[in-house]
Amino acid sequence: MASDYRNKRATPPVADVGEIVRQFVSDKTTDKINAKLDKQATKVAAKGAKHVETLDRLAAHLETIDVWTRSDRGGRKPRFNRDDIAAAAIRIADTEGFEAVSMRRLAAELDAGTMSLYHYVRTKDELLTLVVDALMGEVVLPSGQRMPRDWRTAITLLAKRSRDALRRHPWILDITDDPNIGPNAMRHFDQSWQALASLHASFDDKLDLITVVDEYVFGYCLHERNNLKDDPNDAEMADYIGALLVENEYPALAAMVAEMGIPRMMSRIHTHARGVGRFDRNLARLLAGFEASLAT
Amino acid sequence: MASDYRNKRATPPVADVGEIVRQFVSDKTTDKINAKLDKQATKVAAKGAKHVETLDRLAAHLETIDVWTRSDRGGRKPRFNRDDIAAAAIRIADTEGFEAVSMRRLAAELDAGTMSLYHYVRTKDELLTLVVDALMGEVVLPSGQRMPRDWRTAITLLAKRSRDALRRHPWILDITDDPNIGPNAMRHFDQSWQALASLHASFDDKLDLITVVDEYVFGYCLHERNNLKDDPNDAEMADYIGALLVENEYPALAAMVAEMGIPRMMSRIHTHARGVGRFDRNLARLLAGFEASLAT
DNA sequence: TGCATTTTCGTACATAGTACGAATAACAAT
DNA sequence: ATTGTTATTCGTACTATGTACGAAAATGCA
Repeated sequence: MASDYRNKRATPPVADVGEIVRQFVSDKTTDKINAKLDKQATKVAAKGAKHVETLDRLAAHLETIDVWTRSDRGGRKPRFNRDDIAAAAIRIADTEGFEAVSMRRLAAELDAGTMSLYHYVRTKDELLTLVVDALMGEVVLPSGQRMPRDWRTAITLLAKRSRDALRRHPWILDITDDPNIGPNAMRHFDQSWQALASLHASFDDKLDLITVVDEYVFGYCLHERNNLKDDPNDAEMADYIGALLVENEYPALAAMVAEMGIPRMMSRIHTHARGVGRFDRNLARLLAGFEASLAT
Repeated sequence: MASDYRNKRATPPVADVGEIVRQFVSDKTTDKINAKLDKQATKVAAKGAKHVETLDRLAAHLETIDVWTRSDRGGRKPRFNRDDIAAAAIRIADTEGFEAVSMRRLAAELDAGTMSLYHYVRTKDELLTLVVDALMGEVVLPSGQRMPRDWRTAITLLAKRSRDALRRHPWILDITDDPNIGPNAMRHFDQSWQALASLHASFDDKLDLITVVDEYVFGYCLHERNNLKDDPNDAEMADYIGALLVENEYPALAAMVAEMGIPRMMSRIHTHARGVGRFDRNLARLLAGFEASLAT
């Protein structure tokens, strides 16, 4: 029963997953799951293949489970949903910068009162959690696209998708208290795991690999973003470097400057930092090193 | 003359560095450098080996060169210096958290008026720049300690020092607009370069290596800090995962859960994320992969 | 038609960064 | 000493933020 799904990619029928899950969660949640499954069944039966409402919009810090019970009974019809709000926040951040995303500005964007937002989100942090998860949705491989069989190809693809999403929205790097546990983050984790299907390695080794790739991508993007500000022809910077060198505590730099001069040094470093192949090159090295370590 | 310093570790005499530097910077700066060198000479001659005032405290975003002219003429004696202020900020962040570091709180810590700080720092961002560079000082290998000859050993040592500094002050990861150009950051760069002295590789390859290691360290620390919050026995989280699985879009996760159950899965992931060897293990893999790529 | 409940949002408050400019202190030249 | 110059201190006040509170409005069910 349960073990039937091991190593299967095809999605099992809903009821069976419920079966599996029920063994491991508390009674309170079991009830909720039952309710959810019932609702799913009803909806699917009633409206045909109409897409069942996903949980995407429902991620929150700790009381994540609240969302199951939250708001279904009679009352006023809400003007928005959490997706709308997150999308609006993303729109603002993309066009006006992250610091422009204030509750007031966001409310204005939605033509609503500021405090109306607090019906959908408990705090601004919760909003940001939603935003982060929405962006994780851009990382996830669309359901139409098949995961490449070769694990190196697959994990590289996912890494590139992550990098691209981070490039499109570099301001996410300003959100630092990332709780990293929304449905899309989970999907990303799931897909990373799928990507390694063809790799023969232990549970812990696979975790190592998934983790280190994510860490690399993040570190890379952070670095890239910070370097984006640097101006390669910055005379002030050149002067500054020169000034520092006088302090006589930078032997390696002094040697470099002696060899090629400050402007050329700056230019080479700048060019390197922006080199288009750098991401792939170093990722490939990382993966190669990883593979080699598994062989031993 | 200039090329004498190539591949030399020993620090050349001050005047010669000035000589080198002067070729590459503007006249305005050359004057300042001359003045600085004169002052150095005077001080060294007068007070013996009394440590020459470093520039550490003088990092700033762009107008970094200001500092050369800034404040030396007659006037009132300042109560603080930028180091004092940065140190106080670090003290507060370490003990009360980063969000406690406000200009008011910082001023109170120093027994000063809030606005007094603005004599030393143009904005709060500039203060944070100072703070970041101060922490970079903890990364740098102390002058007493020799750099290991083997490049792998050396670069690993530097990476570990970076990681340790980030662990001691995890809140630096909240400072996102890192301009990364203070004297200590420069020293770190210099030392990274020194670390690779025994590696036969091109300029760009060495840059690749230095960069990717820094990126890895940063990504690792960010991830580690975020995971620190997770509670391995979090029943809510288990319920949440269970709830998500019902959505039936997580085939790999469902297989894992079928195999080992949610609590065990969470526990294994949690244990892995905190495993003490993970940092070194993956760094070693990265370095190995890098070395292998150079061979071809 | 009324009741219960959800949804909206105006007002108000605490706290943040910092602009402005007056008060103060120290050195240099007289 | 005295005075002038300039660096330094810091009180006051302004704007912007997140959000607590509670009243008003809208909806579905009895």
